[in-house]
Amino acid sequence: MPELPEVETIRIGLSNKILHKPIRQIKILKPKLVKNKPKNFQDILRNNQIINIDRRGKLLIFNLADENFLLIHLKMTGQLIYISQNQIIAGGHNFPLAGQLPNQYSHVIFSFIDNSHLFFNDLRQFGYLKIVGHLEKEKIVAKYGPEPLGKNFSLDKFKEILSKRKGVLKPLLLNQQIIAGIGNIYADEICFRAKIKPNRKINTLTNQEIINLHKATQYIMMKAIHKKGTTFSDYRDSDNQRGNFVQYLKVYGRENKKCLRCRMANIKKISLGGRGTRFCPYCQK
DNA sequence: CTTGAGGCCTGGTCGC
DNA sequence: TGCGACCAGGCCTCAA
Repeated sequence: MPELPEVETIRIGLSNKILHKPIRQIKILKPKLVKNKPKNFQDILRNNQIINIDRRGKLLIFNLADENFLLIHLKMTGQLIYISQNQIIAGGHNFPLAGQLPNQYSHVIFSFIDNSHLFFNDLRQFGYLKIVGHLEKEKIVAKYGPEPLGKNFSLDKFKEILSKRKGVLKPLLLNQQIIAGIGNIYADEICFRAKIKPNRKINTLTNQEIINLHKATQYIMMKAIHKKGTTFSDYRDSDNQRGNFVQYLKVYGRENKKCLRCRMANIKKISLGGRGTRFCPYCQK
């Protein structure tokens, strides 16, 4: 489930590899995932180059030399795997990478002029690729809320956001138009760190709790990026798995296990907004 | 305005 | 051994 830290890790990993490399060929094996006409998509990309990679929330934005933009969203199970000679840079869902590529989940394949390849894999086919012009890109980007690690996400800004909202806390954290990039795993981790129940009503949060929530959001995001995300693996070879936030998860996937902080209760799992939600019923208030 | 359900998908797990 | 039910959750759409 690539969230902001995973997508950022992919962005950095790919930026070191594929910039300014002419694209030789694009294979579209699952046209449904490409939101342009296949022929247009291929015509634009062929002989084009990626000159920069941006990110907004969980959306990857590849700036192309011809001033178009390739948007890639991995949704839940998308992967981007770059293979050049003996080097593999992979990111996204932690579905096994072992074995030959392309595999049955490789839906779009970019081949570069030096015979390296970028595979877009997606088990559940929720992800997409789309080429847009400058105006449409700006329109899409404008819909996102502030980046949690950007300077726009100040405590004052956060207080302002919260003051206008009622309802329950966690769905707000997941709302990309409010804050960009938080997904289900980190929303639970943020609430845990801030010692606030995910189903707290927003208008009952105290000033101190809002401060804690703001700090926890930045802390969790920063630490997860530093650890290269939760479901990301940076391979040198198929066995050498590096960079993993999994070991730092405090509530996600720990239902019915003792709370690691207070040790007074077991982590509880409920459904909130249709999503599995974990929290400690004792030390989260 | 908010909230909830359904849909898109496949694979893993669990109960029978 | 197999089969159906259910869950995983990003994000859009539609209904209430």
